[in-house]
Amino acid sequence: MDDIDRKIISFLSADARRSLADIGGNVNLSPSSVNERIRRLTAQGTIRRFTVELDPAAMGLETLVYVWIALHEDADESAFRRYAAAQAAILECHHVTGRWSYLVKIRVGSPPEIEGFLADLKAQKFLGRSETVIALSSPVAGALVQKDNS
Amino acid sequence: MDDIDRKIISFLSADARRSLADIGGNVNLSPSSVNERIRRLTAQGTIRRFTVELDPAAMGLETLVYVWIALHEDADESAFRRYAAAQAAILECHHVTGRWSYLVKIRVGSPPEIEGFLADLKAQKFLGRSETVIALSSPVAGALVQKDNS
DNA sequence: AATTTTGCGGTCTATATCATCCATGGCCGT
DNA sequence: ACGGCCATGGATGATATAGACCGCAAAATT
Repeated sequence: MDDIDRKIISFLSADARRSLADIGGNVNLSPSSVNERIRRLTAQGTIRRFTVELDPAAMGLETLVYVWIALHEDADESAFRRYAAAQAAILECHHVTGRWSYLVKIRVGSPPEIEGFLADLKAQKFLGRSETVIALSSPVAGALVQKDNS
Repeated sequence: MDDIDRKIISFLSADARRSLADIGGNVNLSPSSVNERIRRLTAQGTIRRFTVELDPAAMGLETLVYVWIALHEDADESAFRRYAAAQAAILECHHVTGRWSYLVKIRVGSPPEIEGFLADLKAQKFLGRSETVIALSSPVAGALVQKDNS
Protein backbone atom coordinates (compact mmCIF):
# COMPACT_ATOMS: atom_id res chain seq x y z
CA MET A 1 0.00 0.00 0.00
CA ASP A 2 1.79 3.10 -1.22
CA ASP A 3 0.63 6.62 -1.91
CA ILE A 4 -0.63 5.73 -5.37
CA ASP A 5 -2.81 2.96 -3.98
CA ARG A 6 -4.26 5.41 -1.51
CA LYS A 7 -5.00 7.89 -4.27
CA ILE A 8 -6.68 5.21 -6.35
CA ILE A 9 -8.81 4.19 -3.39
CA SER A 10 -9.73 7.80 -2.85
CA PHE A 11 -10.80 8.21 -6.47
CA LEU A 12 -12.82 5.01 -6.39
CA SER A 13 -14.45 6.08 -3.14
CA ALA A 14 -15.67 9.27 -4.75
CA ASP A 15 -16.79 7.53 -7.94
CA ALA A 16 -16.22 3.83 -8.43
CA ARG A 17 -17.24 4.05 -12.10
CA ARG A 18 -14.42 6.30 -13.26
CA SER A 19 -12.50 4.70 -16.09
CA LEU A 20 -9.04 3.25 -15.61
CA ALA A 21 -7.72 5.73 -18.15
CA ASP A 22 -9.20 8.61 -16.19
CA ILE A 23 -7.74 7.45 -12.89
CA GLY A 24 -4.44 6.69 -14.60
CA GLY A 25 -4.25 10.25 -15.88
CA ASN A 26 -4.51 11.51 -12.31
CA VAL A 27 -1.81 9.28 -10.87
CA ASN A 28 0.48 9.15 -13.92
CA LEU A 29 0.00 5.50 -14.63
CA SER A 30 -1.25 3.56 -17.63
CA PRO A 31 -4.76 2.08 -17.50
CA SER A 32 -3.24 -1.39 -17.31
CA SER A 33 -1.24 -0.52 -14.22
CA VAL A 34 -4.21 1.00 -12.50
CA ASN A 35 -6.20 -2.10 -13.33
CA GLU A 36 -3.49 -4.33 -11.89
CA ARG A 37 -3.37 -2.32 -8.67
CA ILE A 38 -7.14 -2.42 -8.25
CA ARG A 39 -7.04 -6.14 -8.89
CA ARG A 40 -4.42 -6.57 -6.18
CA LEU A 41 -6.24 -4.37 -3.68
CA THR A 42 -9.42 -6.34 -4.26
CA ALA A 43 -7.69 -9.73 -4.15
CA GLN A 44 -5.98 -9.02 -0.84
CA GLY A 45 -9.21 -7.70 0.64
CA THR A 46 -8.26 -4.07 1.10
CA ILE A 47 -11.18 -3.27 -1.17
CA ARG A 48 -13.99 -5.47 0.12
CA ARG A 49 -16.51 -4.75 -2.59
CA PHE A 50 -17.75 -2.23 -5.11
CA THR A 51 -21.08 -0.91 -3.92
CA VAL A 52 -23.50 2.02 -3.90
CA GLU A 53 -24.32 4.61 -1.26
CA LEU A 54 -28.05 5.17 -0.89
CA ASP A 55 -30.34 7.96 0.19
CA PRO A 56 -31.96 6.99 3.52
CA ALA A 57 -35.12 8.97 2.78
CA ALA A 58 -35.63 7.28 -0.60
CA MET A 59 -35.12 3.91 1.08
CA GLY A 60 -37.71 4.72 3.73
CA LEU A 61 -35.14 4.72 6.51
CA GLU A 62 -35.18 8.27 7.76
CA THR A 63 -35.01 7.51 11.46
CA LEU A 64 -31.62 6.68 12.95
CA VAL A 65 -31.55 5.16 16.41
CA TYR A 66 -28.96 3.86 18.82
CA VAL A 67 -29.99 1.35 21.43
CA TRP A 68 -27.92 0.41 24.45
CA ILE A 69 -28.56 -3.12 25.47
CA ALA A 70 -27.88 -5.13 28.58
CA LEU A 71 -28.66 -8.73 27.66
CA HIS A 72 -31.16 -10.69 29.67
CA GLU A 73 -29.18 -12.71 32.18
CA ASP A 74 -29.97 -16.07 30.64
CA ALA A 75 -29.88 -14.94 27.02
CA ASP A 76 -27.83 -16.98 24.55
CA GLU A 77 -25.17 -14.53 23.47
CA SER A 78 -24.28 -16.20 20.20
CA ALA A 79 -27.97 -16.49 19.32
CA PHE A 80 -28.22 -12.77 19.87
CA ARG A 81 -25.34 -12.15 17.48
CA ARG A 82 -26.97 -14.28 14.82
CA TYR A 83 -30.23 -12.43 15.36
CA ALA A 84 -28.47 -9.09 15.01
CA ALA A 85 -26.80 -10.17 11.78
CA ALA A 86 -30.08 -11.35 10.29
CA GLN A 87 -32.17 -8.29 11.18
CA ALA A 88 -32.24 -5.90 8.25
CA ALA A 89 -32.84 -2.90 10.51
CA ILE A 90 -29.66 -3.52 12.51
CA LEU A 91 -26.84 -1.73 10.71
CA GLU A 92 -24.26 -2.19 13.42
CA CYS A 93 -23.92 -4.13 16.63
CA HIS A 94 -20.90 -3.71 18.86
CA HIS A 95 -19.80 -5.33 22.05
CA VAL A 96 -18.63 -2.38 24.10
CA THR A 97 -16.89 -1.28 27.24
CA GLY A 98 -18.82 0.52 29.96
CA ARG A 99 -22.13 0.03 31.70
CA TRP A 100 -23.86 -1.66 28.78
CA SER A 101 -22.93 -4.81 26.96
CA TYR A 102 -24.03 -3.95 23.42
CA LEU A 103 -24.54 -0.85 21.34
CA VAL A 104 -26.85 -1.36 18.38
CA LYS A 105 -27.42 1.06 15.52
CA ILE A 106 -30.69 0.75 13.66
CA ARG A 107 -32.53 2.53 10.89
CA VAL A 108 -36.30 2.52 10.52
CA GLY A 109 -38.89 4.48 8.61
CA SER A 110 -40.28 6.50 11.50
CA PRO A 111 -40.07 6.71 15.30
CA PRO A 112 -43.15 4.54 15.95
CA GLU A 113 -41.33 1.61 14.33
CA ILE A 114 -38.76 1.66 17.09
CA GLU A 115 -41.38 0.22 19.38
CA GLY A 116 -41.84 -2.84 17.22
CA PHE A 117 -38.12 -3.35 17.08
CA LEU A 118 -37.79 -3.30 20.87
CA ALA A 119 -40.85 -5.49 21.27
CA ASP A 120 -39.26 -8.11 19.03
CA LEU A 121 -36.04 -7.96 21.02
CA LYS A 122 -38.04 -8.54 24.19
CA ALA A 123 -40.09 -11.32 22.63
CA GLN A 124 -36.86 -13.11 21.75
CA LYS A 125 -35.91 -12.94 25.45
CA PHE A 126 -32.68 -11.10 24.65
CA LEU A 127 -33.51 -7.91 26.43
CA GLY A 128 -32.54 -7.20 29.99
CA ARG A 129 -32.48 -3.43 30.17
CA SER A 130 -32.09 -0.97 27.33
CA GLU A 131 -31.85 2.70 26.60
CA THR A 132 -32.89 4.26 23.32
CA VAL A 133 -31.25 7.29 21.77
CA ILE A 134 -32.74 8.93 18.69
CA ALA A 135 -30.70 11.02 16.28
CA LEU A 136 -32.42 14.36 15.77
CA SER A 137 -30.05 15.59 13.09
CA SER A 138 -26.70 14.51 11.72
CA PRO A 139 -23.98 17.05 10.98
CA VAL A 140 -21.97 14.08 9.70
CA ALA A 141 -24.42 11.41 8.64
CA GLY A 142 -22.24 8.52 7.55
CA ALA A 143 -22.90 6.62 4.35
CA LEU A 144 -25.89 4.31 4.05
CA VAL A 145 -24.81 1.07 2.42
CA GLN A 146 -26.73 -2.19 2.28
CA LYS A 147 -25.40 -4.96 4.47
CA ASP A 148 -23.01 -7.38 2.88
CA ASN A 149 -24.67 -10.79 2.55
CA SER A 150 -21.70 -12.75 1.30
CA MET B 1 -39.37 2.98 -6.99
CA ASP B 2 -40.85 -0.40 -7.78
CA ASP B 3 -39.71 -3.91 -7.00
CA ILE B 4 -37.38 -4.03 -9.99
CA ASP B 5 -35.61 -0.89 -8.84
CA ARG B 6 -35.15 -2.44 -5.43
CA LYS B 7 -33.70 -5.58 -6.96
CA ILE B 8 -31.32 -3.56 -9.09
CA ILE B 9 -30.18 -1.62 -6.02
CA SER B 10 -29.67 -4.87 -4.18
CA PHE B 11 -27.52 -6.28 -7.01
CA LEU B 12 -25.48 -3.11 -7.23
CA SER B 13 -25.00 -3.10 -3.47
CA ALA B 14 -23.50 -6.56 -3.59
CA ASP B 15 -21.34 -5.79 -6.62
CA ALA B 16 -21.54 -2.44 -8.34
CA ARG B 17 -19.45 -3.68 -11.27
CA ARG B 18 -21.88 -6.30 -12.52
CA SER B 19 -22.71 -5.72 -16.14
CA LEU B 20 -26.05 -4.33 -17.26
CA ALA B 21 -26.65 -7.50 -19.25
CA ASP B 22 -26.06 -9.62 -16.17
CA ILE B 23 -28.42 -7.58 -14.02
CA GLY B 24 -30.95 -7.46 -16.82
CA GLY B 25 -30.93 -11.25 -17.02
CA ASN B 26 -31.91 -11.40 -13.35
CA VAL B 27 -34.78 -8.94 -13.57
CA ASN B 28 -35.96 -9.81 -17.10
CA LEU B 29 -35.08 -6.50 -18.63
CA SER B 30 -32.83 -5.47 -21.49
CA PRO B 31 -29.46 -3.91 -20.66
CA SER B 32 -30.71 -0.57 -21.96
CA SER B 33 -33.67 -0.58 -19.61
CA VAL B 34 -31.48 -1.43 -16.64
CA ASN B 35 -29.13 1.36 -17.64
CA GLU B 36 -32.03 3.80 -17.87
CA ARG B 37 -33.31 2.82 -14.43
CA ILE B 38 -29.87 3.19 -12.86
CA ARG B 39 -29.56 6.57 -14.55
CA ARG B 40 -32.90 7.63 -13.08
CA LEU B 41 -32.07 6.37 -9.59
CA THR B 42 -28.78 8.22 -9.69
CA ALA B 43 -30.27 11.42 -11.13
CA GLN B 44 -32.98 11.61 -8.48
CA GLY B 45 -30.46 10.95 -5.73
CA THR B 46 -31.70 7.56 -4.56
CA ILE B 47 -28.25 6.26 -5.45
CA ARG B 48 -25.88 8.86 -4.06
CA ARG B 49 -22.68 7.49 -5.50
CA PHE B 50 -20.84 4.41 -6.63
CA THR B 51 -18.12 3.66 -4.14
CA VAL B 52 -15.98 0.98 -2.49
CA GLU B 53 -16.14 -0.66 0.92
CA LEU B 54 -12.74 -0.90 2.57
CA ASP B 55 -11.05 -3.15 5.09
CA PRO B 56 -10.53 -1.16 8.31
CA ALA B 57 -7.39 -3.12 9.21
CA ALA B 58 -5.76 -2.46 5.85
CA MET B 59 -6.60 1.22 6.20
CA GLY B 60 -5.02 1.34 9.66
CA LEU B 61 -8.35 2.02 11.36
CA GLU B 62 -8.90 -1.00 13.54
CA THR B 63 -10.21 0.81 16.60
CA LEU B 64 -13.85 1.86 16.61
CA VAL B 65 -14.94 4.32 19.27
CA TYR B 66 -18.12 6.12 20.19
CA VAL B 67 -17.84 9.34 22.16
CA TRP B 68 -20.76 10.98 23.92
CA ILE B 69 -20.30 14.67 24.11
CA ALA B 70 -21.86 17.49 26.11
CA LEU B 71 -20.63 20.67 24.48
CA HIS B 72 -18.81 23.26 26.53
CA GLU B 73 -21.39 25.83 27.57
CA ASP B 74 -19.97 28.65 25.46
CA ALA B 75 -18.96 26.50 22.50
CA ASP B 76 -19.99 27.66 19.04
CA GLU B 77 -22.29 24.89 17.91
CA SER B 78 -21.99 25.49 14.19
CA ALA B 79 -18.20 25.70 14.50
CA PHE B 80 -18.34 22.31 16.14
CA ARG B 81 -20.31 20.92 13.24
CA ARG B 82 -17.81 22.25 10.74
CA TYR B 83 -15.01 20.79 12.82
CA ALA B 84 -16.72 17.41 12.89
CA ALA B 85 -17.21 17.44 9.13
CA ALA B 86 -13.57 18.29 8.50
CA GLN B 87 -12.00 15.73 10.85
CA ALA B 88 -11.12 12.58 8.92
CA ALA B 89 -11.44 10.40 12.01
CA ILE B 90 -15.04 11.40 12.61
CA LEU B 91 -17.22 9.04 10.61
CA GLU B 92 -20.51 10.15 12.08
CA CYS B 93 -21.78 12.92 14.31
CA HIS B 94 -25.37 13.00 15.49
CA HIS B 95 -27.38 15.41 17.57
CA VAL B 96 -29.25 13.12 19.92
CA THR B 97 -31.95 12.90 22.52
CA GLY B 98 -31.09 12.03 26.09
CA ARG B 99 -28.46 13.13 28.57
CA TRP B 100 -25.82 13.99 25.96
CA SER B 101 -26.00 16.45 23.14
CA TYR B 102 -23.86 14.70 20.53
CA LEU B 103 -22.84 11.19 19.67
CA VAL B 104 -19.67 10.93 17.62
CA LYS B 105 -18.36 7.81 15.92
CA ILE B 106 -14.65 7.71 15.21
CA ARG B 107 -12.11 5.28 13.84
CA VAL B 108 -8.43 5.35 14.72
CA GLY B 109 -5.46 3.05 14.40
CA SER B 110 -5.18 2.04 18.04
CA PRO B 111 -6.63 2.94 21.45
CA PRO B 112 -3.83 5.35 22.39
CA GLU B 113 -4.84 7.58 19.52
CA ILE B 114 -8.18 8.22 21.19
CA GLU B 115 -6.35 10.37 23.68
CA GLY B 116 -5.08 12.71 21.00
CA PHE B 117 -8.53 12.97 19.53
CA LEU B 118 -10.06 13.99 22.86
CA ALA B 119 -7.19 16.37 23.57
CA ASP B 120 -7.85 18.13 20.28
CA LEU B 121 -11.54 18.41 21.08
CA LYS B 122 -10.65 19.97 24.42
CA ALA B 123 -8.07 22.28 22.87
CA GLN B 124 -10.77 23.58 20.52
CA LYS B 125 -12.88 24.43 23.60
CA PHE B 126 -15.74 22.27 22.37
CA LEU B 127 -15.66 19.78 25.17
CA GLY B 128 -17.77 20.09 28.28
CA ARG B 129 -18.07 16.53 29.49
CA SER B 130 -17.67 13.35 27.53
CA GLU B 131 -17.85 9.61 27.84
CA THR B 132 -15.86 7.25 25.66
CA VAL B 133 -17.06 3.83 24.62
CA ILE B 134 -14.73 1.45 22.83
CA ALA B 135 -16.00 -1.36 20.62
CA LEU B 136 -14.37 -4.61 21.72
CA SER B 137 -15.83 -6.66 18.90
CA SER B 138 -18.52 -6.18 16.30
CA PRO B 139 -20.98 -8.96 15.49
CA VAL B 140 -22.32 -6.56 12.86
CA ALA B 141 -19.55 -4.20 11.90
CA GLY B 142 -21.10 -1.87 9.36
CA ALA B 143 -19.36 -0.99 6.11
CA LEU B 144 -16.32 1.27 6.10
CA VAL B 145 -16.67 3.83 3.33
CA GLN B 146 -14.65 6.98 2.85
CA LYS B 147 -16.46 10.21 3.59
CA ASP B 148 -18.09 11.94 0.67
CA ASN B 149 -16.26 15.18 -0.10
CA SER B 150 -18.59 16.53 -2.77
C1' DA C 1 -68.78 6.03 -25.52
C1' DA C 2 -65.44 5.89 -28.95
C1' DT C 3 -61.25 7.76 -30.64
C1' DT C 4 -57.25 10.38 -30.50
C1' DT C 5 -53.41 12.05 -28.06
C1' DT C 6 -49.77 11.93 -24.98
C1' DG C 7 -46.20 10.11 -22.32
C1' DC C 8 -43.78 6.59 -20.17
C1' DG C 9 -41.04 2.64 -20.41
C1' DG C 10 -39.62 -0.98 -23.01
C1' DT C 11 -36.65 -3.31 -27.03
C1' DC C 12 -33.23 -3.37 -30.62
C1' DT C 13 -29.24 -1.82 -33.18
C1' DA C 14 -24.99 0.61 -33.89
C1' DT C 15 -20.94 2.68 -32.19
C1' DA C 16 -17.34 4.21 -29.42
C1' DT C 17 -15.39 3.32 -25.14
C1' DC C 18 -13.55 0.40 -22.00
C1' DA C 19 -11.60 -3.46 -19.24
C1' DT C 20 -8.66 -7.17 -19.70
C1' DC C 21 -4.91 -10.04 -21.28
C1' DC C 22 -0.27 -10.90 -22.73
C1' DA C 23 4.33 -10.18 -24.37
C1' DT C 24 7.84 -6.93 -23.81
C1' DG C 25 11.05 -4.00 -21.46
C1' DG C 26 13.00 -1.02 -17.87
C1' DC C 27 14.40 -0.26 -13.02
C1' DC C 28 16.09 -1.32 -8.54
C1' DG C 29 18.19 -4.03 -4.95
C1' DT C 30 20.94 -8.03 -3.84
C1' DA D 1 24.96 -9.31 -13.75
C1' DC D 2 20.82 -11.30 -12.43
C1' DG D 3 16.10 -11.88 -10.70
C1' DG D 4 11.93 -10.04 -9.24
C1' DC D 5 8.69 -6.47 -9.53
C1' DC D 6 6.13 -3.31 -11.82
C1' DA D 7 4.86 -0.44 -15.72
C1' DT D 8 3.90 -0.18 -20.74
C1' DG D 9 1.48 -0.69 -25.18
C1' DG D 10 -1.27 -3.00 -28.39
C1' DA D 11 -4.79 -6.46 -29.53
C1' DT D 12 -9.35 -8.14 -28.52
C1' DG D 13 -13.64 -9.00 -26.86
C1' DA D 14 -17.04 -7.18 -23.81
C1' DT D 15 -19.67 -3.25 -22.31
C1' DA D 16 -21.92 1.13 -21.70
C1' DT D 17 -24.53 4.50 -24.06
C1' DA D 18 -27.27 6.92 -27.50
C1' DG D 19 -30.92 6.94 -30.73
C1' DA D 20 -34.84 5.37 -33.40
C1' DC D 21 -38.80 2.89 -32.91
C1' DC D 22 -42.76 0.42 -30.71
C1' DG D 23 -46.70 -0.69 -27.51
C1' DC D 24 -49.56 0.13 -23.92
C1' DA D 25 -52.41 2.65 -20.71
C1' DA D 26 -54.33 6.72 -19.03
C1' DA D 27 -56.18 11.16 -20.10
C1' DA D 28 -58.34 14.23 -23.06
C1' DT D 29 -61.30 15.40 -26.83
C1' DT D 30 -65.01 14.97 -29.83
